[in-house]
Amino acid sequence: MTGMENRIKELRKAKKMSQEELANHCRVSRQTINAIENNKYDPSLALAFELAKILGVTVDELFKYKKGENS
Amino acid sequence: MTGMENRIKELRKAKKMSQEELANHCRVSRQTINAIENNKYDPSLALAFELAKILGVTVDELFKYKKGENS
DNA sequence: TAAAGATGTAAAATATCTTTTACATTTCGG
DNA sequence: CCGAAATGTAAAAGATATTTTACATCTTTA
Repeated sequence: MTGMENRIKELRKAKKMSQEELANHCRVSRQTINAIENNKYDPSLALAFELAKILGVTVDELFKYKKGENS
Repeated sequence: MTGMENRIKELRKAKKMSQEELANHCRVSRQTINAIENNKYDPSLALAFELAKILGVTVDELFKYKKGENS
């Protein structure tokens, strides 16, 4: 749907964080986190790096790019 | 300026590619490559992954996130 | 089971990224 | 040096990401 898969929800839960806590950590809205977790759209590159840092993984580990484009 | 440093120009030249060739490879305009190389703005996450793949590195190797925000 | 907390969703406004067109300047091979 | 290729830049339009407000639906847990 966005050409990207991510492990944010999984890693966030492993850290027992709510969407709101994660949002506050990276200074975006809770809706932004929710939208990204549910693949409504991809984060900006800067936000991807913030998320990866907070969740303790690399950007490449956090996101998997699905080539071939979407529908 | 964008909160991000990148090694695109360096790696592109190492592969003896022009901005236009790289642009064609990832199906964006030459101006987009030029703007990103010169830090006018950051690429989308999807484009960051495309660029990394074409240049043979990971996203984390291609971009360095400079925390602390901008000006 | 009632209240609180967490999550999903939506519309409108704003910000950011990308394209297109167009032209100017720099770099490089003949 | 001359021409061609590569690069820098800019403005307007279009696409995508993010915020704000607001409300509905789970899911805890007391």
